[in-house]
Amino acid sequence: MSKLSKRQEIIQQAASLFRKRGYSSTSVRDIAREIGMEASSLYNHIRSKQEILNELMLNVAHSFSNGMQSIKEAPLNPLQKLERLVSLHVNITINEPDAVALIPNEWIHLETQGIQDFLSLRDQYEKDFKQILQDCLDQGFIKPVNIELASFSILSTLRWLYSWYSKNQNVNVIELEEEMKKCLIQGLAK
Amino acid sequence: MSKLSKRQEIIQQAASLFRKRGYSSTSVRDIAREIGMEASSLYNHIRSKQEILNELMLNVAHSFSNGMQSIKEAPLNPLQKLERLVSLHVNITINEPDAVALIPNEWIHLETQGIQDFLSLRDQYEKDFKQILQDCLDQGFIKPVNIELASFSILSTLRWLYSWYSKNQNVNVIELEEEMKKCLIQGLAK
DNA sequence: GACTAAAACTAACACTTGTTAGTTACATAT
DNA sequence: ATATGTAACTAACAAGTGTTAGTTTTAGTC
Repeated sequence: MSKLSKRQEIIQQAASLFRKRGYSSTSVRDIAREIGMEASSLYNHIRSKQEILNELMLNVAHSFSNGMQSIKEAPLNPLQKLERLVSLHVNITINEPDAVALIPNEWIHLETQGIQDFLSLRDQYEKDFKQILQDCLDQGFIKPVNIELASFSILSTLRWLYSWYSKNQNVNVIELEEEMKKCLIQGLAK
Repeated sequence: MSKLSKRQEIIQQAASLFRKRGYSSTSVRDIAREIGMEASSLYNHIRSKQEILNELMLNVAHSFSNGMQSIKEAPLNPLQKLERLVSLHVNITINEPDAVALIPNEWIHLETQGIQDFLSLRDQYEKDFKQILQDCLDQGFIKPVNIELASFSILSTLRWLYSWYSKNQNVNVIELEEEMKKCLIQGLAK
């Protein structure tokens, strides 16, 4: 029986509310009410509302970065790496759907340091992603295609996966991964 | 020299701010400052902040619905209709990028009537989209593929097109359309 | 120049926001 | 039982929110 620390409970509840209503429309009183305490009591566990968002966004961003790092270093051909990237997205999305749901938009509410770190991780991730796709092209694994647009397209789908998953939670994870790979990569493959 | 009505100027500026900071983090005073008047003066032109969001979101939603209606009725085969849908998204995105950028997330801030209308338009649109993809499959225009996932994937890319466009505004529209079609449809085509 | 309607202004409202200060309850170790 | 540190509480703050009322300015018509 895993007992979350109060801090973690707060952060998780906040994630759920941020997802539903957005960071800005969620007050610390909303978060406190959900947990069953007064707003001011939250401050025994967190430093600020902003800190919650920061922790959420940077944790999930690091999950993606670390996953990318592993995949880059793995002894696989680029097409296999691409498939691994799909798995990475599916897994992180299923494990922390609320935090993942914040990625596309809520980063705008991060403040100076946090926003810098987040965007720098995101940019590096996209760069790595494109490189792997480019390697696929160079080594003849996929048809000639505009790399910019293709990577944009695949990443768009993967980023929105959380919304699809929230409507189809019954789906088998392995199956989902396979279908995603078929859908996103097979169309490109030679 | 097209002179926008004050009301339209307000709504356009609001769209730009809503996009940058989100509906909730944009105050009516922010909007007023951008236009160069006092917050209270806005109310000579609009009924409420909510009305602005409502008009923005439902206008753009109707643009998509109307476009879909035309395409459905056009004397084309389903694959051609799919291509037309890509054009539709590219064109609306380029014409009103700010309003389009609000679609994925800001609808959560619509209120009772508006949110109902918006979601009903969106659901119908997705249903029509899937049907056209299904027709492609039934008539043998595309490879066998999970329709749910394929339409989700294509729509994800088209929904996020605005963010890609904001970074690549120099691109030729016709070229963009062609590349999108190649990227999204050609992978599926038999 | 006087009249009128539209659209700007100032001032204020009731309410919500994130956060802090100060205090009390509670659990654990001695 | 006593002491101690953690975590809850109440109360309040300064700032910001959308919106309204009432007034003045502006622009066009007779």
